[in-house]
Amino acid sequence: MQNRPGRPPRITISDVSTAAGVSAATVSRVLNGTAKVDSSLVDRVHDAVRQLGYRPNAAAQGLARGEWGTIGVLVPDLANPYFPDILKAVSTVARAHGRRMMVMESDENPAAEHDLVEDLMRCCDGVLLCSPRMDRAELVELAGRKHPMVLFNRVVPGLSVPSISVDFHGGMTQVCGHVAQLGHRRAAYLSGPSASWANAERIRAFEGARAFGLEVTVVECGATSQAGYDAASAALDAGVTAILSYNDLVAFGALSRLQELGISVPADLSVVGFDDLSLDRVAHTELTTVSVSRDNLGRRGGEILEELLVTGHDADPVYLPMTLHLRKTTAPPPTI
Amino acid sequence: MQNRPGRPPRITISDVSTAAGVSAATVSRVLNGTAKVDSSLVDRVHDAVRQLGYRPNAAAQGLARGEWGTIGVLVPDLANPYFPDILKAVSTVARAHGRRMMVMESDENPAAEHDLVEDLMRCCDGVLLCSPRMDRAELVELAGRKHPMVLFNRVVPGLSVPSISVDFHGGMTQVCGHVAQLGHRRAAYLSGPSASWANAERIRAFEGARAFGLEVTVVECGATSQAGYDAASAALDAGVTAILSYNDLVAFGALSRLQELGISVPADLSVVGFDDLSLDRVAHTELTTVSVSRDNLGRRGGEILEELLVTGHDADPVYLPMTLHLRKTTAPPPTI
DNA sequence: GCAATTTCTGAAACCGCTTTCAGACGAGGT
DNA sequence: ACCTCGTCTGAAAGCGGTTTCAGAAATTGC
Repeated sequence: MQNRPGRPPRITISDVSTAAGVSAATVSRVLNGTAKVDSSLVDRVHDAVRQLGYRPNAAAQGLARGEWGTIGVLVPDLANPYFPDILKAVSTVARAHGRRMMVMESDENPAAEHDLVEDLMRCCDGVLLCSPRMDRAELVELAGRKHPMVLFNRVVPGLSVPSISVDFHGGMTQVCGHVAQLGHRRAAYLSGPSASWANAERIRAFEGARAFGLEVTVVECGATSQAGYDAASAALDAGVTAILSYNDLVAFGALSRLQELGISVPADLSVVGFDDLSLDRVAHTELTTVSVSRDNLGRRGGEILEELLVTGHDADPVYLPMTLHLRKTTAPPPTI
Repeated sequence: MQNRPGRPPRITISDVSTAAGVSAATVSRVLNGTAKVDSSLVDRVHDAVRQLGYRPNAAAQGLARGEWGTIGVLVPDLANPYFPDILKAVSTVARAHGRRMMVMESDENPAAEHDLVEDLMRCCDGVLLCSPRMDRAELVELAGRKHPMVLFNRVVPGLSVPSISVDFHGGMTQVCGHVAQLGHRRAAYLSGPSASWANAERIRAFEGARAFGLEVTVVECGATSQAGYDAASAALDAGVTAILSYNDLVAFGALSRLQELGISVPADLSVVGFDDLSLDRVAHTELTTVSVSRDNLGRRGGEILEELLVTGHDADPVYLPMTLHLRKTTAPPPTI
């Protein structure tokens, strides 16, 4: 913004005001439409702006207005197709309200999150924390900053912060119900990132499943197709007839490994995904999975944050139900 | 930043300075290490900062320093796995130099790009335009703003802007060479977004291929697996023995359709991807494709921008070669 | 022991914009 | 004609930092 050597001189509001023969205040009023200005002056200002190619400096506006016009979003991993879908929706909402979106990624490193959020808070009106992996204490501390903040896919008991989450527990319960009703008694779960609340919620559903005669063994895995591929054999060793997954990527990775092993799905083994990441066209396999509209999710999240910024009021926590999609990778267990 | 009702009062540098019993200038010096300060004062400042929980206001710093500490990146589509990989690398470079990264997405809408870039320029020290779809004139106009800008995967003849691109032409030439040497004479190309320079570069390679006896028919498609799936039949109608694709997603989509049609790959038909998006685990198909390290690409791009910001000098344009990966979806054409 | 430096600190200017405040001006009322 | 009122405009005071500048204090040199 300062004139650096080798860079063209910055055009400021006062350049415009002198060119138009009016005061800077008037230029500001014209550009923001905050007060009625004589139409001849309006024209002169617009002409000067056009001619000089003036663009208001965002930092100066932010400082003067007390708002940056930016919201910040933190995600654990951009490579997970789940998040781009969310980001698109959030960005759309943000732009509709005249704000830009700043994205940061922790790369699944919980230790990195705190600094990133702090940085976001320094330059954003509000922040949206997507599936934060940091521990409860850190989250509480950040919430204590009283900076507008919305929690996305993470519920922290006793912490009163506006939030929107998916009912992962309910989703996985549906999965278990489906599998159990098909007659399965033993299943393996390819577990996601250990610090993930969403993962813990999925796992929590297995307690309820036990009451219905389905025993689920948790197998360490991860969130990628490679992890699913690598963990598939371990899951089989548990002697199960069904494999449940942290997400679709993991499920497809496992399917890939199963095919190599000559295990046919769903005849020999059932496989269930999670999230419905729309990879069926890529994998040409119709995966049984469970999902929620990510577009809706992102939009609602953006709106909650927007409401918080405008009214200062916390919206009620939103908790979205998932839908089960019965497709072609589940069937009754083989009759031995 | 201003104290809004219902929000906690902002803590400013002067709060710190009075608490520590020093001037604001000294606080600034301590925090930025820009000048030697008596160690007792340093301690008092740090104590006050810690106690008050002070964080410098980014907008004020930006205004005073003449730098935002932010770079902006524009991508056409976050859902395309190509870009997250790039963003990760760019972000890493940016943070290593103490800058944050702001991401905007045009959603493959060329008309939206101009405003987005303009917005980025108002709040970023420099911008990285990834595969911009806008036309040449707009790009020239933006370059004329003299705002630090790096072009990524787009070469504009006669426009002197630092840039980094992949040799898509060379990559597709390798693909054609491979296919031609296997004995194919007629192939179809599932074309990407029409406004994409990268797509045009790939197509340009087909002229050279003709000289080697390979005739490539261009079929309108897109950049997604669904598009590939939908366009596959049309490609077959062209009576070809090989299908080349804009990217791997398209190729996998086509493969999915081919399987439905009972066409076996590579026995009946060869299929080649582009980009090596690491979806093999998902698709459990080893796709012949061509690629370049996206991590390296992103990093180099980030470094070029950084150099531009620091020294003001344009780095030489970078042009990275692609590597062919011979896998299992290509073979000689069926001998009729 | 005093002048000449050198070091450190605080006051104040400044970054570019918004917004308050008060003044100028014209219209309307009596 | 004169006064009041409302409307539009410009000067100036912030917003929250950084940086210059000059003065005070501490060194140094002779």
